[in-house]
Amino acid sequence: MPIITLPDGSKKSFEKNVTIDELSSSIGSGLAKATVAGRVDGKLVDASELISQDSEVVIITNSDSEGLEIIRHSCAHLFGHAIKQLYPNAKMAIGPTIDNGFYYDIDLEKSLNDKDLDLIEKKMKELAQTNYSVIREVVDRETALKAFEDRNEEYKIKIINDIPEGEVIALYYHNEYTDMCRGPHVSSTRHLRSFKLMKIAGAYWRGDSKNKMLQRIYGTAWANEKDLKNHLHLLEEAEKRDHRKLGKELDLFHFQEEAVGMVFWHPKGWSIYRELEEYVRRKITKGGYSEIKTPQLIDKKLWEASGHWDKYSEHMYTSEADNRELMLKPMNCPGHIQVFNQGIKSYRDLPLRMAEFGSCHRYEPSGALHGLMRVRNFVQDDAHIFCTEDQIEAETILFCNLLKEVYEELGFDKVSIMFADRPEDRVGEDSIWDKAESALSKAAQATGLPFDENKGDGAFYGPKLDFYLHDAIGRVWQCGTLQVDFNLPNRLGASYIGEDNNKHTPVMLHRAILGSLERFLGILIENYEGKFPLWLSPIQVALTTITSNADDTAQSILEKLRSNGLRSIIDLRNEKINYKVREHSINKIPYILVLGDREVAENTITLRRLGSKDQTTLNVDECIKLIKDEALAPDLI
RNA sequence: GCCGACGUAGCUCAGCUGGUAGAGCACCUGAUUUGUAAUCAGGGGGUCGGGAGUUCGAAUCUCUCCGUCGGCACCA
Repeated sequence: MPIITLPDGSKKSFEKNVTIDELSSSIGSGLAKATVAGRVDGKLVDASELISQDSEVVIITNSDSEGLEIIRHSCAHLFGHAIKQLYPNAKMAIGPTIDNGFYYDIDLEKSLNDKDLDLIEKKMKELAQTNYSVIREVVDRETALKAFEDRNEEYKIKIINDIPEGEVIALYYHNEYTDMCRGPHVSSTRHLRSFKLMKIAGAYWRGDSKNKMLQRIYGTAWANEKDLKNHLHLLEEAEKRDHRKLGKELDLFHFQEEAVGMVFWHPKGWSIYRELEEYVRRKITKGGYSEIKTPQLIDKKLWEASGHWDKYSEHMYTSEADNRELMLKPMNCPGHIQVFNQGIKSYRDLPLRMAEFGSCHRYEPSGALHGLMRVRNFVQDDAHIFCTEDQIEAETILFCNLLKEVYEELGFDKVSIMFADRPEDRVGEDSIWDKAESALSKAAQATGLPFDENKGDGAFYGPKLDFYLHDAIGRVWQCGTLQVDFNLPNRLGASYIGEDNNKHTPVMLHRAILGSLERFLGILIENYEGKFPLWLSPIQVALTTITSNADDTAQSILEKLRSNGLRSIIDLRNEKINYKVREHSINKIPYILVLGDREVAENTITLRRLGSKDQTTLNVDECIKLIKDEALAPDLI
């Protein structure tokens, strides 16, 4: 006779043991329909679970995030049910939920294609429509092993063998199909309606490239059709922002076979790049950094000394001259230490902040390349801060503030920090680690930004902070980083004379705000959907005429615009104004200035801002001032 | 690197089971002098990603290499 306490504090008592489903039916039919699972005394359970004693129960419906997760997980089982009907030889590996859906890894001789996906999806829908009950059974290890041995499911057997002793093993029966899961799952396939199989891909068993490659089928699943449609719509929107597509449409850059993974920047793309670089240069100059430039090709000996050759040789481009083996630099730090090592440094020189827009080459695996986001030649807004252990905290605070400012000014106001501390294998005394970790952690938390820890994820040479920004459509990108390094300065013989007149090894902080300029440009393109703020826009103004009567005036206004530093083009073509406005709008030019007979007569100009249909007619000088003010970089306002 | 799909004019794409290429936009020429998202007419342009093979004949079939895309693995 359980007494059940609901989240609102109300109590219900029952004559007999009841299931979650029965409990919600007793409250209302709407709730009963929506019930996916339950939480009994804090523990997630199936809706078919019997409640046999007094407990606190939360009913989980399809509108809860947990309910949705369960729907997605059950969709993976439904996929298993369908694929085994169509391909009885398929061997099921794992089928977890992911953001927006689920996937299932299967081992199947035949390679599935898009048509097969449609058929599988159809079969899933068919099966779900029968509203069959999903039955859960807790079994012992032997029964589970037997069940999957009978079905020839070698991957499931491997998974069972990895389940620790004492853990509950549950089987879920979908009619003739059996899967294994800790659950919970929906009690009926009536909950599985709004899903779609998205794509097929290869994936290594257990994520290890030494293992067999399986076929992974991705699906998306939602509580209702509306949410599914909405998600598919968002995907379309994201596709429109794809920086590779926009890069072509807006004539920003291209790639070609003769230089795989390396960018050919076009004038417009390079204009954005330079504006961004100049902006960062101003910020770091104000921040007390000095800028240097180090060679692209450096003798292998230095990379052996730094330890990079040992670890990354297969990712480095090599060359040869003067009987020397030369390496294209994959990073800037060893070069910076060479600069630091020139002359004798005193503790009075520290902290020493050395920056470089360093062009690096890395031979990335071909499958990793992805537009501007992953390239083989990129420029880091890199810098190394040489300092004492005691200066780590103050330097970290300065850096965090600088980074926060830059992100905000570039239009990203949501930023978060991840802190990674000492791994098992590491160099350096624990006392130094203690100091550095506490410095980083304190400084990061002082920013007030969302902060999280990744235990044991630091590099062997020191702890680090990674900075994440959130873009306009909610995606998260790791860009900035700050890593403490106890190792490299020592390896490459960096030293300074301390107050005690003895030689000491400085600590080095590797840090970048944008990371790779190329990648950051890619993020900016997608974030702004190609509609850059005025200061970054490659062309800021398109000056157009209505008839050729205005050509001469237009020419003189163009000169004025350009002498005011505004990147402007003139359009005197013998075309209708509609045509010109359309074309410049498609090219996402922020300001279209129109000059017709009226404007010429009155010494005015009519302007139209991208994204608006409004027209404003202004005196020419006022107009230029207005645009000029808006065109200021955010740090110059 | 691995699995799969794809590669046709500057761009976006059509071209069924093999019969030596087509549209729209862009470009060029001409007409039109136009008031805020496509004026009309004409024209030029492709050894169909590279190479090899099958065939009387290959953009279409096979093999191979390169590249791109989606994932996986990798990312100092």
